[in-house]
Amino acid sequence: MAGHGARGRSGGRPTLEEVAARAGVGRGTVSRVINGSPRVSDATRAAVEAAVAELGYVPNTAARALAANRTDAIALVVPEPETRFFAEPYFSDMLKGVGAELSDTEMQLLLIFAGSDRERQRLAQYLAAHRVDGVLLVSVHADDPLPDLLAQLEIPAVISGPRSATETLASVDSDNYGGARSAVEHLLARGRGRIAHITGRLDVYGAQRRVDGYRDALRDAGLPADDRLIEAGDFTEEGGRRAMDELLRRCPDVDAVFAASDVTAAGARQALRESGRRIPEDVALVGYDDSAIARHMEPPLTSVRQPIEEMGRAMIDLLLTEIADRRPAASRGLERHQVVLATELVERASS
Amino acid sequence: MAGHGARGRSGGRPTLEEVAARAGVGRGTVSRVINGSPRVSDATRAAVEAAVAELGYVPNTAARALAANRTDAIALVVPEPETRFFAEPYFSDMLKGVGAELSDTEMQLLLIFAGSDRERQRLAQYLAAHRVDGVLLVSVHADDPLPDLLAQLEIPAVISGPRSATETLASVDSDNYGGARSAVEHLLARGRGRIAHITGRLDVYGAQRRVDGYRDALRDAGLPADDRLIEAGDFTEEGGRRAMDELLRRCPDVDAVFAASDVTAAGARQALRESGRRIPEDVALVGYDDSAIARHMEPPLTSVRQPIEEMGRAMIDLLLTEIADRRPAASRGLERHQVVLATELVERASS
DNA sequence: ATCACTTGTGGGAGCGCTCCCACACTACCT
DNA sequence: AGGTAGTGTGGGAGCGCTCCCACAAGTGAT
Repeated sequence: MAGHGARGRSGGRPTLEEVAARAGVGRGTVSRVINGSPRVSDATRAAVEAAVAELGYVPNTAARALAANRTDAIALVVPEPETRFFAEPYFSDMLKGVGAELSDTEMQLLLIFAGSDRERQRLAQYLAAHRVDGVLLVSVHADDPLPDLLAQLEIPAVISGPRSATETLASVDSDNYGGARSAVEHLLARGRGRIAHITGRLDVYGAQRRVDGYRDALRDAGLPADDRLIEAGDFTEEGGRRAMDELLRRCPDVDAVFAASDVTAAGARQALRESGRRIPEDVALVGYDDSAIARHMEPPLTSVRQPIEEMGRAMIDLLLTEIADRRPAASRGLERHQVVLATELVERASS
Repeated sequence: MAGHGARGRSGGRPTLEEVAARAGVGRGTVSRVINGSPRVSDATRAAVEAAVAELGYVPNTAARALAANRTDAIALVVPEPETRFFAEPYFSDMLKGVGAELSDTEMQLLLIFAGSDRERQRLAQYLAAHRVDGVLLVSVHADDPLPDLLAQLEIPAVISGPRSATETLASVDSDNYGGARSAVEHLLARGRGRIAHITGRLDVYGAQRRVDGYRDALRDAGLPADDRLIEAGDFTEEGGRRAMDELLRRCPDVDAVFAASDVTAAGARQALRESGRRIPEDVALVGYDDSAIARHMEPPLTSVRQPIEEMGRAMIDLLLTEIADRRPAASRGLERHQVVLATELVERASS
């Protein structure tokens, strides 16, 4: 005890043992109180809590992580360069939902960008070191090796958009197919007959589903299939502009455009303006995401709203369950680990 | 030993001990190799490295943190709501510089928002638990208690803008005074005589220094001091607009405006437009930050460039030094821990 | 030959927790 | 009276490292 004060006081963090001594109980009992075990009498609990308060005890995370083999941290991995992250409201909205859902948890959120090869290298190291209990993966492309790495390392993970219809990882997604259908049906109801579609990156499954929804809506309305009305974009503004230019060249008679994202729609809008077309008089425009861009566009953009914050929340729920069960959901049989949330068409002046 | 394989293999991470056995050396030697100690013979080092590669050994961070009492992580703390973080290019540029400088380090970067009281609470807990080796603090207001908390916990920290001329924490800043002077001198050289200033939040020291620079430049040019030409803003677009309205009402004869940020200038621009003034013919406009906004404004905005990425790098350098020295820089005497970087005026069409 | 260093190495102790077994008690049945 | 649970508690063992002391072997001066 004598030497203890001398050493311990610099940076002086009290330990479990010291709290136990103060409260007149054993180390195990303090641990139980800290971790909310029910197997502690009320009197003992109160005594321990008092000691904790008096000493200003804060558990040592490293010791806990070592002994319990968990980190109480999860990572939100963005397989994109940071610039895209900041440019697209999708990510920040997602982060908001995730943060909200996590705020009444002890869990710590880490934001990790893995855009460059170098960053990916670091990430792989990071995951191999098991520095997080679980991973949230957003915006993954079809050929991304990250999900498989995660599976191999047996790290619980939830993906924001499944890579395919047969995704093995737990996933949360919005109803891309239904959302696209509702957009097209809306345009049809407005009397448009030459409806074009600017797609997202087609190596993203959700973008493909939007194409499917677009196609089926037209088919069900009895309109002939015309692939010249479909042009590939990449979710960026520049891509939307380029695609629109191409569409106008190929089919000057288009009277409506369904763009796979609001940012894409913004690009298309520019191209339409430059060609002298008015929105919505000459060409109606519908976007996807219902982000801030849609509200501030001139004219305000009709858009398919995805409940992105809610998706973030759902991802956390799934992930925490997986972590609690201590193994990837996929290996637990055929329970429901593919969550799909409904979309909603928000009508504005552009259509 | 018998039970070891059975248990250890699920999730099977090799330990130092196993690497040592494989390489035919002691535990200490492997540790030395892993940590790059020079006190290892070349032959031994090679043997250990081979064993590490064969076993796919990755150090256990928790064990290391516990034994060495460090975490190899630092936090970038943003005492603002996330929305401002995403809205202002300042932060993302800073993050870029920080990330770049950190990428050849073992250090992990954590991004922590502390906008709400709740988030601040969490942050305090987090810091008390010493879950990071150091902290980068950006955009701190004069009355923020965070710096003092950091000092009290003896956590190395670097602040992006000093809170006052007598800042005790290590800090990195751009030359706000000189930057402001150069902006005003530029406007004077262009023949403007009624130069107004829309300030930033005046509880931010840097904003005050910009006011000082503005004042001194006018005084040195022999112009009379006129405080009606100064209106307080808050770095936001809305604030800039409101301040400009007020200025126009008070001094309809202004022929130039120096705004404390590009975002503020964007707000001022709107107000000027609405009052029928042309930029730069009627009123010249200069911003601060030289962010993307400045380049894309119509007309493109003359702006004072701060080397934000470089500032991020400098902050990391200072912080890593502090951490290596194992105590806050302020307590180490009067060395140079206040870094000030030069600004540069970027001239565009708005002035 | 002896002493003094230097260099490379092995391994004990200990970081602060969690997990779990052991044990004392207290009930409540036979 | 003797079981048989259940409840609350203490503390040993061990998580995988780092730190540091001890020591062997080599090198050169005395």
